[in-house]
Amino acid sequence: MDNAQLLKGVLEGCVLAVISEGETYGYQIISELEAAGFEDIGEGTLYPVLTRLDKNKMIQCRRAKSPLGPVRKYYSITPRGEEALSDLKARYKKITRSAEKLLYGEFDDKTEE
Amino acid sequence: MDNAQLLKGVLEGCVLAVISEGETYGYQIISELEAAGFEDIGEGTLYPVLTRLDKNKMIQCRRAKSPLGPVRKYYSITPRGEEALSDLKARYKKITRSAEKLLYGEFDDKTEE
DNA sequence: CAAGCTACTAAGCAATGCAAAGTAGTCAGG
DNA sequence: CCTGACTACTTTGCATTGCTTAGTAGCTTG
Repeated sequence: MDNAQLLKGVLEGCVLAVISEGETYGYQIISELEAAGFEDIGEGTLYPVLTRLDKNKMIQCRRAKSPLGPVRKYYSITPRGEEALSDLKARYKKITRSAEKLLYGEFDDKTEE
Repeated sequence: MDNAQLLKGVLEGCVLAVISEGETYGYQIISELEAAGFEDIGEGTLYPVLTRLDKNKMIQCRRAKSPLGPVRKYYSITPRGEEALSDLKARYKKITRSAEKLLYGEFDDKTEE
């Protein structure tokens, strides 16, 4: 099962979405992604995403001690990140609509716009 | 706007879906994709997809003269392609559900299964 | 001090969409 | 006949991004 390709781009958006709901850190993001239904999102997958988002000023970082374990890096979303997120939401919606039209047939149930 | 990443994997599935509705050829597939809402699907994007699907025995090919222009390659889906398509549909649905949960919030409107 | 958990880092790979350029057939206009 | 426009497919090479694997390091417990 190769879901890797289907995740491209969306994963980054989902990470951004999780962070937009409140300051959080890597390990917790992974468990939220899995709670939402994503499987096998490893650390080697997530952390590069965080690094990239940080580098692109979509999120910002703050170090803080953890009650158990090494220092955590807490991330929060920036204004720029929120823009990017809402932009991505729109594009994702458009693409999934087109795809669903072709994949599942022409359902117009989704015209909630 | 970089929709390229969001298309990964789905595009291939959509092409397969188009072909599954009846024998067709490259140029026409492009216009069907655009009719469904995909923008700027160029030839350099589509034809490699067709080549790959053919190589993996998802589709089969037949050459036939065109009333206007060079020879066309008409593709039709194989049993194996249909399997792959229905598998992809299921995986795509699962992923988009998870993504939508995170991106747009927890709508349960989509429990039509 | 070793084991095991938490937490982040880093190197390298593979898949796929895309841009750009090319080949070729048909047909209309001059 | 030649040129340009349109149809139709091919090829090369690149960038992005998720994934695998391995590694570093702090903390707690026995």
